[in-house]
Amino acid sequence: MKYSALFPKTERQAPSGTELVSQQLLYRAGYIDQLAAGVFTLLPLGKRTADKITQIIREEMNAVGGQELAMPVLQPKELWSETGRWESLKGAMYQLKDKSDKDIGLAFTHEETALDLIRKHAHSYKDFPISFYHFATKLRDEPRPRGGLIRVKEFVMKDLYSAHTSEEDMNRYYEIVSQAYFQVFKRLGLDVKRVTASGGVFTAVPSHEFQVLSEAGEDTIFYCQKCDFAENKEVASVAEGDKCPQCGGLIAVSRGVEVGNIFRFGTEYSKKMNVKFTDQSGQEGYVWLGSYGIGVGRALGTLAEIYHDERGLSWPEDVAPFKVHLVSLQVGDMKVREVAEGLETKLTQSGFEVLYDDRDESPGVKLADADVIGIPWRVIVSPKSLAAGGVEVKRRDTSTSEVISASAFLKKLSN
RNA sequence: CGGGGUGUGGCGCAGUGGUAGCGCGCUCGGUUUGGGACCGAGAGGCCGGAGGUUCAAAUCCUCUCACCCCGACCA
Repeated sequence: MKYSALFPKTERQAPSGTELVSQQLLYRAGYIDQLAAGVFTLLPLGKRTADKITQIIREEMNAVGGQELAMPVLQPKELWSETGRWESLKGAMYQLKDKSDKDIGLAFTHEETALDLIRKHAHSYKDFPISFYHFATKLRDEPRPRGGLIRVKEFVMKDLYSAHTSEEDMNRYYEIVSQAYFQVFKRLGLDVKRVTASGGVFTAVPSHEFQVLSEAGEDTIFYCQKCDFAENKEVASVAEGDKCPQCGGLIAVSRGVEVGNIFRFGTEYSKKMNVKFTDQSGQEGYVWLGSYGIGVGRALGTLAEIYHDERGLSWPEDVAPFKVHLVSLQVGDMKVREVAEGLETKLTQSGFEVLYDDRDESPGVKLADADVIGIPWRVIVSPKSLAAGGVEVKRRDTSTSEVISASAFLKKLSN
């Protein structure tokens, strides 16, 4: 990809009213654009990054047997009335009428849809357990969106639903997905704590949140400095400075961003929606439901909040929109152009994603743009580097660089 | 929903009653080229919207809309 063709270019200043660094940098580097309060466009760079996040989540959900599907955003009122949530979510859920005066709800979440699928298509204990997920837009009429991508009205969420014939099996799978979540966040480069929380209006059974400790977060987390004990303030049984009930360690407090959550609905909604199966003995039982979410955009914003320095973004390699930022200085120099274009071709052919800044701009502009955009590997081709025997290679997250041959760089990347 | 704040060229801002300006960015010409270059010439704004006061409103008054922050809420 040539940077000269990329839409849009960087901005030198963030709009007034942006408070979080993540929002400022994502805007300045051209990853996001804000359309309204809590409503954002993912620009090409942002979309690429979100796709990297999505793919990691997809692989880990597939690894625990999740099957990807796609459930609708347009949903009839009748479905929501079955669980009573048409009423209870009033004001939070987008509820509108179509032209024939029919009530339509826009996807707030998909438990109802998932259970409807299960009751229509699974009837025997042999059909269970079931695990499926999708990446879908959720719409929530938030009273107060805030913090850039942290709290928004429209966002893509990965939500997985699992259905079981017993509580034990639901609990077993709940822990499996929980482990998969740790794996997802590890791959994303997010250090998370699994935090005990209330089920909210979702369910009375305690749920768990995956929280990244950060001042950008909206939640308050009490956690043990020694072990994995952690509770959300809303259900906390401890306070700052207390002894950890698990290990006796010291309890600390921090703000946190909830990047994922897992719920056990049990049979609560399957009873309301009459979602049953027949067991070995011919007896009917209600289906046990689990539900597991990860917000893609929120994860993106949280990553930006963590991975940056004073010059700009600095992505972990696995989520970066491109692997290599190739910068040519002195584009008028034929040799420079030749080497840069040759390297772009070779890298692309070898399967590495390259952003090639081919513009006729001053070195300062091009290097500063590369800093803001935050791609992990930077390669500079210039008369100077060529005189020194090749191209200058530098990682975004270090200050040291080396001049090596183009082929040596290719080899280095492949390791 | 309560409280606070902000709306003026693409972005950041100045402008307290006399008909709108600065920086950056943008366009053209030239000179430059290893950390956001320089010179010259340009383009671009019914000052969020509506109503009112006044000879005259970006500026004063009323209403309204949007956005941001704190809180409530957070599924």
